[in-house]
Amino acid sequence: MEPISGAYNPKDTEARVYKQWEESGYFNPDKLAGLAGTKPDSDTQKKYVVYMPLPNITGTLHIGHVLDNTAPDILIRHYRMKGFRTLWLPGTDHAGIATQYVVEKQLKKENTSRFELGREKFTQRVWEWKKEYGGIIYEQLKKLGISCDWSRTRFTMDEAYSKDVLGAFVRYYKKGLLYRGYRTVSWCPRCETSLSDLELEYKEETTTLYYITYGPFTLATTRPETKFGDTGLAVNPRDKRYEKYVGKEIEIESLSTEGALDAPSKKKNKISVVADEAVDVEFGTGVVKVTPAHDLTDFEIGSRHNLPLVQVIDERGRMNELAGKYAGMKTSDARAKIVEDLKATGLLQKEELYVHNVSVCYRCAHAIEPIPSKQWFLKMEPLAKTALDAVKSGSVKINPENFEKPYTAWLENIRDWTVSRQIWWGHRLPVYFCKNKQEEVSKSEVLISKQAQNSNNKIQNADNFVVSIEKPKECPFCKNCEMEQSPDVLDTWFSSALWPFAGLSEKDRKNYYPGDLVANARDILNLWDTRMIFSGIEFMGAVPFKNILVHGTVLTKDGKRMSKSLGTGIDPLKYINEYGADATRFGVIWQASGQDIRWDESAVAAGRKFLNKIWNAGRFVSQKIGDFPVSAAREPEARTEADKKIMDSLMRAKTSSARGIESFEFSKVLHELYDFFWHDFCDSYIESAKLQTESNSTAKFTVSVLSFVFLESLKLLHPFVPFVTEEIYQRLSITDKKEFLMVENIQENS
RNA sequence: GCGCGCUUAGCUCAGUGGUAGAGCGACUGUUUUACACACAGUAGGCCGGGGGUUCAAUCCCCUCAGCGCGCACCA
Repeated sequence: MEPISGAYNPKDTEARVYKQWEESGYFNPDKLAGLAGTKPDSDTQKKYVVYMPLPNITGTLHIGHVLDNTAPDILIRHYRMKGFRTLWLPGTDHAGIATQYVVEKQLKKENTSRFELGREKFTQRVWEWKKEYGGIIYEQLKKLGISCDWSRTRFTMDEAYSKDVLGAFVRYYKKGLLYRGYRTVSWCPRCETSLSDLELEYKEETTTLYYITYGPFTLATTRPETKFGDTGLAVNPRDKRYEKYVGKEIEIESLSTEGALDAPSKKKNKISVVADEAVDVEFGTGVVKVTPAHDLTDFEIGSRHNLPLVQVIDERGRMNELAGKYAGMKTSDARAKIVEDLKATGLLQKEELYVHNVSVCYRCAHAIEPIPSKQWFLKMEPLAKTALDAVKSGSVKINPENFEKPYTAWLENIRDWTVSRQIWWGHRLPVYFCKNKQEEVSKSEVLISKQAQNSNNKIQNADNFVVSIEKPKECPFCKNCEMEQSPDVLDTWFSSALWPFAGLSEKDRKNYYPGDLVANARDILNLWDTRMIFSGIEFMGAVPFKNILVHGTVLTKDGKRMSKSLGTGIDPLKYINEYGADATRFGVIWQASGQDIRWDESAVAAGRKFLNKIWNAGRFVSQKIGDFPVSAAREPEARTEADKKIMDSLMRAKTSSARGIESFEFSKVLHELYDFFWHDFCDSYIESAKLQTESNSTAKFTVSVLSFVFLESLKLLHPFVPFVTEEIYQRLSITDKKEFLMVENIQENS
């Protein structure tokens, strides 16, 4: 082995060392059996299992991944050295909408579209894209030095994984938890798909609030173009002003959809007035027009009061035939025209500027258009309850604790989950329709009341479809058609919710489920963690992990959220190339106290300096060892005051480090180890050792203390800066070495 | 509107009921050989404002302000 000399070169070292680790097989827990002095018995050897937060196949390494992965890697490396069989399970997410969007953009450049290609060719195209680019993220993650078991890598659309996804769907259906309903859902007119609540983002916008005459009332609305879909008016039950109208049908004059576009006219019609708590007395005039088809709150009001649902906007965000002469116009154009016509007919009283939040698609940022459509919903109440109990009982701990509040708040006020999406890339629903039996949207389906949703009764009336993993051989309805599979696919989160077990083979589930930890930023706490918990309980009968580690978010130096489009992102690859992965890991953990991080590059530079320090200490130690070869295993005798002091500090560092890592205080531990190594060991003990080795009487003992403390320091530092410590370890000429520092054992202090 | 978090040295942040620490930066020495990506040292802070509890508060309580985030509203 080469001696430790010259300057440390992270680039060459990291690539070479990572390859050695991978080839050793020690990332695989099965190969760790019996290592580190434990018995090769899968029942008695302790395990530590971490599930990687699935990166999207469209993703490239960003700073969030560094945090997501470095923290668990510290734990994995720590427990591995403690003799645990550690499994760090990697995988990627097919990321339905995101991936479809990327490939569609590519097609656009080629002047074609998914519609031209057709479904089969399009999905084939996505698979090709995945083959080419879907693995990039793995290569980037490897550069971080994370010790995942790559032999177990899974993709959410792998055959085995898909089978579990469809199986879950069928099982939920059979249990009566999945139902099909015609309801108003959040819809992205650009992606032409439904979205769940958690896939929405909000953007502040200044719009106009229009005050319109409605019979005896004046009401305020920002969306006059939806007025043709109004099927009621609502007031608050405690609002004395309007008491006398509640429950009545009143006659109003409103804009007519008939006649010529350039000749606005009015017509008379009747509309009923209902009282509902959802109406805010203070807002506008306290009277609301209820448009169940184009507003989520209105849909609920409508359901409570049996108001009909009239759809006037279509899937592409245009007015439909019920809008009469306005049909075909985009909603924004229709709004302008309708406002003009309201003015012309004297129905518009006044306009006010109004600032509010509009929901936009999380993927393409297009404004959301609520529209009614047939979707599949997962009944959340019973599932949410299990997830809630899991945290309340302590079987899953959220770290830090204050994230329990948003977790429970979300679960306690949960709506049923829209799990179907109208895109092509994803798990196609295991639902088969009879081709001959047309379904009609019946009124009873339209008005699924809140009570019905929450009851335990099965809601779906499967009179023209079959839910089954395999395509039925014969249609049970008409007996002679080739059944047609539903064109919808599942929400991506439906499949990633199954990750802790669907990512494991049958055999592995026995050995490695449930696991110990997931680590992620707070933004996917409800999107993902919650759903993994209830899915694990539902399908495996046990919570999937004991701890959720919520780490801070990395912000720009001025405290802004990072954004790709603004170019304010922080590229970890830049740091890995410039300073090395160890320095990058150091820089991130150094700053990651738990609060959000305003990114400071100087911490990475500090990391590089620290690595250099370790390297040079290694040079010194190895020079001294040259004179007196020593054993790695034996604890030396401390003879001088300096010896005793450093041995003492080491013991304290060991205790504190183990305790800190196991309670997720990585930053604190790193600061302590830094302090111990730099100041106690280098500044103080090495200086003493220089003097002590000058005399023949103390030289030999000093070298044994020196090398022992150094070696122990490498072990302590290894989880944080694995490459440099491994490299030095391998070059150190001491006896009783293990094959890798990675599988050295940390002895507990006696 | 409700909730959570933050406000400490020029910058990024730790921290403790007894008048404050780190990294980076600045300044002054030192090329003392493991390391100048270093060593030895120095300067720099009414610990956001106000009030309270206490013998004592940066740390506990109340309140105000600013910033960030989540939820709700978004007719």
